[in-house]
Amino acid sequence: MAHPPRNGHFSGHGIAVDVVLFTIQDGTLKALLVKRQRPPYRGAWALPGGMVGPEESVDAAILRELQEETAIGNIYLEQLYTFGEPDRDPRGRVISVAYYALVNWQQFQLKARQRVSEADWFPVKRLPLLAFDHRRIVDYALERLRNKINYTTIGFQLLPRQFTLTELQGAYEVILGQRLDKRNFRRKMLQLGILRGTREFKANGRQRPARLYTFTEPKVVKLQEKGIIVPF
Amino acid sequence: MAHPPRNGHFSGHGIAVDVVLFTIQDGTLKALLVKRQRPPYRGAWALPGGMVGPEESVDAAILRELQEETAIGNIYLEQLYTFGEPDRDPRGRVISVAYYALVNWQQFQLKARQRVSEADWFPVKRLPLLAFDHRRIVDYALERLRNKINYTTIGFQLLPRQFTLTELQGAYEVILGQRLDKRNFRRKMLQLGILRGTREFKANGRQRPARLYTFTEPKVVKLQEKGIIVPF
DNA sequence: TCAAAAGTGTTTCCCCTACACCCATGG
DNA sequence: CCATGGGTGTAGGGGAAACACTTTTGA
Repeated sequence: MAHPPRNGHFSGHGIAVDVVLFTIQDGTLKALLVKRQRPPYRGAWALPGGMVGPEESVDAAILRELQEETAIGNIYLEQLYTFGEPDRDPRGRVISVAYYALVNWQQFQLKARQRVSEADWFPVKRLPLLAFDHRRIVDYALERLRNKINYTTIGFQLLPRQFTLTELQGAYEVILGQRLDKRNFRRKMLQLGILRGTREFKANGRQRPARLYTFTEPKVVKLQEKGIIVPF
Repeated sequence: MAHPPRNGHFSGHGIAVDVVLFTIQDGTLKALLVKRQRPPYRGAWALPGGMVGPEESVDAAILRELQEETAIGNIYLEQLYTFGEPDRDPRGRVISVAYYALVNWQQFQLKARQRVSEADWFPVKRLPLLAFDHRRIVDYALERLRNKINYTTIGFQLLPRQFTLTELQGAYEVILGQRLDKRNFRRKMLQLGILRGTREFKANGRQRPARLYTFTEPKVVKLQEKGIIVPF
């Protein structure tokens, strides 16, 4: 009911931010992990993240960490869930505000050279053992991603500015873990009115070149979905 | 990247939990507010909530607060979002993990007598000025509720164990802020296979009595929705 | 008998699904 | 010329939406 610390000196909690950073590489959905340099879980893989500073907003903290880690800005980033079990960190009370983010691999490659820390991408289907409760966070992020790709355009965040419809379909298939019908997929996507066909083509070896499209919306948009109860 | 406090003594943050408790009363969607007894915002209306104890999980804290406030257990409760602006509390750094919850008014009335603190229900359309960033929290909760009622059965949490189809439809209409077609609503609800008609009727004055139904599922379930991209 | 809410079916239309063949290119 | 992915259309079915009258009760 009341907000203030209940007594004069209140110990306080540590606040961590952690992020599940997804990308698609070689037709596989991957997440970025970093190797912990110090205890606890020294040497184990963990999600990128860090502590929130005393004067820093939680959102600012995750942006800062992401900046440090990836050197790319303008990433799609969304708060996921807050994990607040008292024993989730063996050192003491640390609450974690988890986020997830999506980057496209090409863009990442260009800028990420500078950083050589012990970090690597792992297929989400074959993750190593993770520190803390990070495995749970990844699972939750994956669930959210799979749901949200159905009624928003977050999927486009995994692709470069120009992409072919086959690449787009591939992104959806990788995330959803199932194959989609090519004709139906294309019709639906084009019907949404959020793609613009360019006059450029991508030659992929010795097949017919594929038309490149761009995403017309400035950011992630919510698609008109039919609810069970109410049509929107 | 690393979790621990960066230096030896780390001030730490206060963690608050706040809850938007919804109910339907007199055909109106209402939220519970409490009057603050001490500064800051003394005398202003605010969401029920409190600080998370040093050894307590965040979920446990909100359950405890809810218990103290309402004296009813077994409430539908869901984490909403974490608000982490450094200036959201004038006393210093307090991060709030917000939840929302749904109760049915009848059940609440029975048990809540005992508590006489300064608390009251307000129609969500006519809220007073709220302390902190609580208005934003309420708006966010409302948005989530409106979305989620479309593809889950949370709506049933606002009704007593037995209810008429008209009452159920009324709950949906109040939350969504629009009228629904009676025949289509009934057909859809019965088709879902989550309602059982009883042999009891509710006489509502001088009209034909309405059949009472019960919800057959033990808890809130996710309905089979059709995605834009993938049918489930 | 009348007011007021309960209860009930059908038609239309649109969207989703399933499905197979020709096209353009580089090797 | 051939292998490889790019690209295209349709028919059928199912679910959603729109829509109005009869039934039951108490006053």
